[in-house]
Amino acid sequence: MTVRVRFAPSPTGYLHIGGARTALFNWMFARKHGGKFILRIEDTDQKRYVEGAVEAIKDGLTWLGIDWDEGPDKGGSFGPYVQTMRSSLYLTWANRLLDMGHAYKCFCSAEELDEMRKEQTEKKLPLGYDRRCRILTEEEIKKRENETDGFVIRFKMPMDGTTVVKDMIRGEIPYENKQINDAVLLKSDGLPTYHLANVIDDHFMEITHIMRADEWINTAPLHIHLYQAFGWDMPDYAHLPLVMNPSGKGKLSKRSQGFDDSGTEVLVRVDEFEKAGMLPEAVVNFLANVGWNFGEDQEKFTMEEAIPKFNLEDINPAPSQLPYSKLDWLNSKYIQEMSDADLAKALKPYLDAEGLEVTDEALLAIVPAMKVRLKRLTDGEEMLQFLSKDEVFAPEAEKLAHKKIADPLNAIMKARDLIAGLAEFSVETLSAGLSALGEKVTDNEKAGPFLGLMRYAVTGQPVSPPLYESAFALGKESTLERLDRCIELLK
RNA sequence: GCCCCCAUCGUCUAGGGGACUAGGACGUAGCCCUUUCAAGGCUAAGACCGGGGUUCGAAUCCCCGUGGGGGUACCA
Repeated sequence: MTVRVRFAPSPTGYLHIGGARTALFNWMFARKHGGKFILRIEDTDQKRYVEGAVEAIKDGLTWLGIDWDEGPDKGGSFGPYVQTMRSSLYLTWANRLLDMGHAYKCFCSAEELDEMRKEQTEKKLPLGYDRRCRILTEEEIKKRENETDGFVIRFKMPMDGTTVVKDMIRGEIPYENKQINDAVLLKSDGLPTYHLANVIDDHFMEITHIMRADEWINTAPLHIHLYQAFGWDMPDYAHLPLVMNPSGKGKLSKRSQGFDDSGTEVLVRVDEFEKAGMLPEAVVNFLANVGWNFGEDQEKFTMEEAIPKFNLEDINPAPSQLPYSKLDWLNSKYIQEMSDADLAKALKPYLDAEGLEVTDEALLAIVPAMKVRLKRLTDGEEMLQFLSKDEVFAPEAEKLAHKKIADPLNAIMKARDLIAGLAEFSVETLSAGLSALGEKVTDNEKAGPFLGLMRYAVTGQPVSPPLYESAFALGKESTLERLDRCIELLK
């Protein structure tokens, strides 16, 4: 039997990072076992449907490098892969359940149900549908059908006995059947609820393993009874731990976006990670390390390395907060591994987004020097401002002074002459010439302070890449021009 | 309220009865290096939620608390 797993998000707007991890674990599992990873869109709630959400989900997965074998655009022999396109199937099987006596029509209105819940809360009774329509007689059903606008179909959950959920991560969990509600399977709009749709789809799509978030575990007994009522084989279950807010309070939601109380940036949607300058390799690596881990005390790894080691049984059942600071660290590691050309290319859109104009040549020239300084691709902009518009260049006289350099004006003038006289303008010649000069103009004959001063004189920034590379990236003319402006300033 | 899940440094985790003076990573602090800022190197502080059992022996097994999380929708 070949492994078939699915990721089944709702198109409510975007790909949530927690959903992305669920997708990742499913995908890793499929790849490890040479199985299929299926993307299915669960859009049975029209009220929450958001235009463009399916694209957003696909874009997010694609960006992360998670590819699917069957899905809405891709096709496959088990389609369609969008639930609203399968609605007649759910209707058929819901009616079959009705015929078999496993389900019943419920005519309760929303108001009636609200009333019931209110009463339950007041009397401190267990919350849930009291099955009042389950005991309707044939005549009453006929009568209601004529009187009422619509009805839903509910499942007849056994009222006694226990159901054991076998979970690959948590082991066996017994549930008392009477605790499980008679869930709605088919809504009055004719569309199925999650419970009906996922069971039918997973069966007909021949899903072998269901890996889904832990929030579903309490409905697993219902799903088990649904499979039994249909007479279908059960897939295996694995309920994945939830991803929580950085505060540890509640599951991570879009409301957590922005900065939390401690000032850490909270990224929730996958596209936010991209916007924040994260590399997909780093994000995927990061995600794989939450709830699961590579082992061997190794934090950084590729998916290629991780897939063979991936085991459902190794997943930590405890919910976890995302260690965002670790992502920054990982991201910087991945940036440092990139080739200069690749990094320059990756940086470009982020510089463009900030309106920073830098030539490709200058960018490529400075990339080696700044690479090690970048945590995120967005960090480049600030560091490279000196390369862009000259109007940004505004050094301050006080900062051009250094206590170990007796005569900064003279030092800069000498440096200017030296650079002007350079036959070849390169990192090497700048390095040789300026370090030698530095030793002469400094009190203690160490070039350090002078080079720091020069770096500021050339870039006008308190923080920038090192001097030689910065000057080289700037070009000879601009460098000289800027030194002239510093000289004027000091005179 | 009722049901379910979970519990190791601040965070992510290793650990599945003796190998634990509880390991790693991020973060934090200090030092070194240094051309600012980084990176790198070294060092430090830092955890088995509590109580009962079981056992010669429990971070590891069981029970009870406590804490956190989830569910209890014609949402998924």
